[in-house]
Amino acid sequence: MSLVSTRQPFVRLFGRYLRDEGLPVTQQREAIAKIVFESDEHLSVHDIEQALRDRAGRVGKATIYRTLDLLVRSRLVEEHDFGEGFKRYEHRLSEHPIHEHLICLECGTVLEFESNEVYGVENRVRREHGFVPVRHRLEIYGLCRDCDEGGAELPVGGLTCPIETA
Amino acid sequence: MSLVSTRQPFVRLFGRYLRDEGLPVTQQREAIAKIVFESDEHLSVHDIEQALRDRAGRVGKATIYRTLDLLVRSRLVEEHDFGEGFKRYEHRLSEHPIHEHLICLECGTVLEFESNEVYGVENRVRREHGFVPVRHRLEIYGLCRDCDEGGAELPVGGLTCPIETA
DNA sequence: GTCCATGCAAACCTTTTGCACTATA
DNA sequence: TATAGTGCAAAAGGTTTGCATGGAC
Repeated sequence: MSLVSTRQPFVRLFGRYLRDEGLPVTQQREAIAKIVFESDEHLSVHDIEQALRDRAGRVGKATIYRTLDLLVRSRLVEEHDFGEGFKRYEHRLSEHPIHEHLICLECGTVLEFESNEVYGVENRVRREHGFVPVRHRLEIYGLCRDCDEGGAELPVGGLTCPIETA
Repeated sequence: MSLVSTRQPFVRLFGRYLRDEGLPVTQQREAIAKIVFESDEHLSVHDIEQALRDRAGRVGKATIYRTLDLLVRSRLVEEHDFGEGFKRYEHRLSEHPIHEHLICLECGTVLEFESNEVYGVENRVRREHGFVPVRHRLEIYGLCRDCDEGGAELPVGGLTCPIETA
């Protein structure tokens, strides 16, 4: 069974959301939803534009942004900002809907992992600070196994020991 | 003792960094460093520009960006992106140099807290994924105590239960 | 037929860059 | 005096918006 048919129900789910909101289900919206749901990557708008050019006809950037906004509102897709200067999008329909990210500073690869520890932190800040957690983001930046074993080194720079020399 | 004199050594620290790098210590660079070190907020470039207008003469935006770049390189200042569409800057000379952020979705306030739990997570990903952590970012979004007690509600929206209805 | 979406281009916002002029060391 | 910084304005890059046209229901 191909990924395409496997993910078909998710595209229909987006259609249901649109109908519930009284919004038209257009070819472009379905095409964009397909791209996002059939990928397990963290897609940039540029990635999506590229994929659309290959499969569906040319779709305007404005439409991509507007549709991504709807996908995020529907809660089927999550928006990420890894500090690259643009956003990335990822559907939330995988087997691990809540996960954190490991970002390699050398090659840019994004790995996913789960962390139950964060729930403990959320409970603690609720108790200690009266803060009611809704969602969180944990990103660890460093070197992925391949880059580390490949001997990659990160430039250090800066003052060696700022506090002590104050 | 005023905050100004208390933080003076930090400005000198930046001067030392500049000299070490063979770069001139200019009035503008000192003025910008002062603003950042004397504040305990998470400042935007706009905030800094505003503060400069009040205290020092007018300083060009380009100079602010270029100086912030130096401050970040010196490791005396940290760059943050809370997904607002622009960056914020915070000095790293407080008593809690490594901390995480609680961001209120209602009023935008940013609170700081410490989490030792994250070090456990870092050790785990090193063991389990061979990923070498360098730095991390943990942000919890939700309602601060004031907004929660003030009866703030966050709009839910979206499909209620996407997975199950697939 | 009524809305709303689309596509294009222009606008917007933050950040970066080029260049003539000025200040540091 | 040599070198690098500053300020201005223009450019760049991602994202948003206005508006005439076209598609969904």
